[in-house]
Amino acid sequence: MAQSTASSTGPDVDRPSGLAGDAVRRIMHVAAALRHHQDVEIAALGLTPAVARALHELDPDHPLPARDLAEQLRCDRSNVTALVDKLEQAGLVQRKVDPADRRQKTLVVTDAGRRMRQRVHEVMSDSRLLAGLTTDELSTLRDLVWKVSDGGCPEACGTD
Amino acid sequence: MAQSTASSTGPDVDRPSGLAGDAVRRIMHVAAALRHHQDVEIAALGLTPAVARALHELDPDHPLPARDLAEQLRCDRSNVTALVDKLEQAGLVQRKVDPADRRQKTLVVTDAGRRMRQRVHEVMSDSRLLAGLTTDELSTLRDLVWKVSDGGCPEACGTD
DNA sequence: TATTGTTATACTCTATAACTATA
DNA sequence: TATAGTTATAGAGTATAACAATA
Repeated sequence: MAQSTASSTGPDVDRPSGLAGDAVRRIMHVAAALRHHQDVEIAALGLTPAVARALHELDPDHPLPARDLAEQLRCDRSNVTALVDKLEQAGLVQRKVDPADRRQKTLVVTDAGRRMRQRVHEVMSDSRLLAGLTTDELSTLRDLVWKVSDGGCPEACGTD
Repeated sequence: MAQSTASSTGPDVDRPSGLAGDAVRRIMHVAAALRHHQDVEIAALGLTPAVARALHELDPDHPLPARDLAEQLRCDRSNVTALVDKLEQAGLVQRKVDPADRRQKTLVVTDAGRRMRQRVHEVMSDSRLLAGLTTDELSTLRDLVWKVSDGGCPEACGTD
């Protein structure tokens, strides 16, 4: 499948055929396994994945308005309402009207929320699935994925 | 599991603190970006992500019963019904009763399905997001994620 | 008029349980 | 009785559109 058969999916640089595609599919495979593990552990904390990720995005030391949380989660404002409802019902977050702009509601993480958020962070960082790598390999892997996520997509990102 | 702090989340080998957790969170970040890209391109093909992934799992040269597809997708049999409904309506797959066991329905990929599956495969292998890596880096990355997914979790997998 | 948060609504994805037709 | 596929149903997640309060 040469360079650029049909759509815009073909490799635009000269590379051993299949290399990049293999890498992508393997990354997705590993990520799915990691995600599954995380979801199981999150359920054990009594949270749903979306609620846990919302809590994880909140910085206890720098309360945000709901609008900013939506932006960080890359989802619509309307979803945040339900997520924060659950966090508030669980006593992990409190809504406080911003006196400076009474339209905004600031999301304040409670003490219980702080503790839960720490546990969520540990789940999100759980690396048991990477136990087969040596420390050097792990370090290399971290640097490579970091490089990718840090701007590996110079011009193609305009696609979105 | 553990000689460490609280739950079962701590590292069970001696490692620079945060290394593995950083790697995990970065992998998830990259995977989310890849997934988003794929979902956009899949939508452009007129498919939903789940339907596209179902088609992708099917081997045109070796038709499967629906039960096996459910197993490959790691989801319940009941979901496969709706997915195959859509594939059949789109003319990409045909259900054929297995004469040897009339309970089973074999999923046969049509010619149109074959072509669509190829396009889905290209989307799933789209590596534009990895364009910032050199060929050597890409090769290293592929080998490392391969090693992880190939059994990087010897004893801990019993957890599931 | 524009923006924040909310509500109403709908669609996708996935799971469980009950049903049918085969075996 | 056990299994393959289906149906009914429910919940989670996310999106769009319309609304109230506020700016």
